[in-house]
This record gives sequence, structure tokens and C-alpha cells, in this order.
Amino acid sequence: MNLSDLLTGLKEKGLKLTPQRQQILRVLLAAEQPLSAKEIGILVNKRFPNVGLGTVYRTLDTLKQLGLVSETVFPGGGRRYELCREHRHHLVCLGCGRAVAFPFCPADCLAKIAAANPDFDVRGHSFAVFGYCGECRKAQA
Amino acid sequence: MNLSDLLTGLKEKGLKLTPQRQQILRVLLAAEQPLSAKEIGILVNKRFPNVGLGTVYRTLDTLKQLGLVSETVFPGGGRRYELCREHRHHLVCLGCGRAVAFPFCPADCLAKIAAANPDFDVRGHSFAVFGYCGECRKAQA
DNA sequence: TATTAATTGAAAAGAATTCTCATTTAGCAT
DNA sequence: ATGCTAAATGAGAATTCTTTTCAATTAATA
Repeated sequence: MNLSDLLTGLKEKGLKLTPQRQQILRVLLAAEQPLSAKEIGILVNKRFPNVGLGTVYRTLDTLKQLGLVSETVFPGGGRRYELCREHRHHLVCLGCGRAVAFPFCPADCLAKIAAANPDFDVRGHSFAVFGYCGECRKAQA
Repeated sequence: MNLSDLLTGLKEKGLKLTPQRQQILRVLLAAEQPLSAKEIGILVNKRFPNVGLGTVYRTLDTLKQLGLVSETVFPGGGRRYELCREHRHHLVCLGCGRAVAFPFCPADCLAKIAAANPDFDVRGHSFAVFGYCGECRKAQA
């Protein structure tokens, strides 16, 4: 997924290709891990100093609704955003906050749950694993 | 797990058994699903009208640190609390917000992740499934 | 180039959570 | 019972995060 694919996607949905949106998408494309709205704002501000957080939140909402961006809630309640490249989950370090993505899904568990709740229309799931990364473990010792 | 077990636990840790804490524990014991701090505050206020949310948050923090209460983060960033009875996850309705607990854990997935990341000290995980419950589906139709 | 609806910036408002500090109180030792 | 002391509380201020408002701007179309 590159920038022009994303822009084509926006255009097809009838959305305007504003420089702000493009920059937010560039930031998300360059990110190697999910970012908070504030972090996205700071990175966007490097090129567009007066883009406010309001615009960041609005754009993220729009992109979420289009299915281009996913929101992950981290322990403590922090919300982070990333492009929907492929479905993935994260291994999050409780020490430094860094997150590593992994592509495994708890498929067997989802199947069990769906089978046990036939009335429920399952639309999605979240899964995250927490602990301490190698570096933080060294630092603690 | 009943109230006096919980109180014994607190006492053993050297914490005071204030009426406020007891009432918060009673509310958590009576709850059938994880509650937000605000909801807990409202329920506590039925018997102790001037317990503030500050006390609710502080008490929940204390109970979390003792391992008596767990915090679950819901989509959108809402944090909810429940007694640690047994480890469980939730099936959450995106329509009405109600949550149903289930005891399955995505064990195979956890094992895969741990195997793929030997440096990482895994301490916990979160897992939740989202969708629409039978009632909300009827209401939509 | 003009028009128009979508988008934005800036600031205010709202919600959730944490912090502060003077006052109160549970638990312990008289 | 009473007094002592550290812990806990109430009330409100302060933070942080997110959403909303509205006038001004701008991308897209004719």
C-alpha cells in the first residue's frame, strides 16, 4: 500500500485530497508502529505547523470509517492509530511502550465464541499481549 | 469470592477497611459485567452520597495493584473494572454496550507469540470480541 | 474563473482521569 | 475509653484527551 493507492481510495469515496490529509497519510505510511493522535499531530506539524489536533482527529475518524485506518486501545486507555495494511495484533512492552506487530489471530477462540453465541453478529476483535521487552528487562536488572 | 474474603485480603496488605472501600467492593461483587469508574461512583453514591470519583479511582488503583481488580479497555477507549474472579474475556455489543464474559483464552495464539519472541517476558493479554447482540440486531431491522 | 460544499484552524467545550491539600478516620497503643 | 499517627477521604482544581463550533479557506466541478 503506497500513498497514491490511498489517495485514489479517498478520491473514489468523494473525499477531497487536501494537503493535510495527504501529510497525515504520509506520516501513517512511514510509521513502524501505531501512533497516538498527539504523535501524529507532532509529525504532521513538521511540515504543516498549524494543523491542529482537531483536524488530526477528524481525519483519523474519516479514515477509520473508510476502513483505511484502525484504532487500537492500549492498556491505560491510550488510543493509537495505524494504516490497515493487513490484519495484525501487537506485542506491547509495558516498560518502553514499543509495540511489535504479529500476524497471528486467535482463530480457534473466535470460532468457539461464535459457535457458543449464534445470536451475536461478530464484527471484529482485539487482541494484544503485554510484557517486558528484552531491553527493558536488561535495564531493570 | 465474597466480601469478607476480599476484606481479609485488604487487611493482610495493611490497608484500612474504610466504609467507602467496602462499598466499592460490594458494588463490584454485585456487578454482572465490568463497570466504568463513573458507573461505580453512581452505585456507591446510593449508599454514600458524597464519595467522589477521586476516591473511586484511587480505590480501583489500589485494588488493581493488589490484583483484586482488573481493568479492561473497551473500543473507543473506555476503561471498565471488575473483580478478578477467574480470568475471562468479553463479547461486547457495539450497539448497547452490554458485555458477556466467556472463559476461553486464545491459548494457541499466546503460545505461538511466546515462541516467536523468546526475549519478551509475557505478563498478560487482552482479548475482546465485538459485534451486535441479538436484541440490537432486531432493533436495527 | 466562479461557485459550492467540504474542509480547516482556532478556540471553546466536554469528558475522563489525576492531583492537591486540608480534614477526617481506622487501627493501634496506651 | 482515649489519644496518636499515618492512611484515606472530600472537594475542587488541574491535566489530558477528544469532540464540537463556527467563521474563513479551499478542492473540485462546471
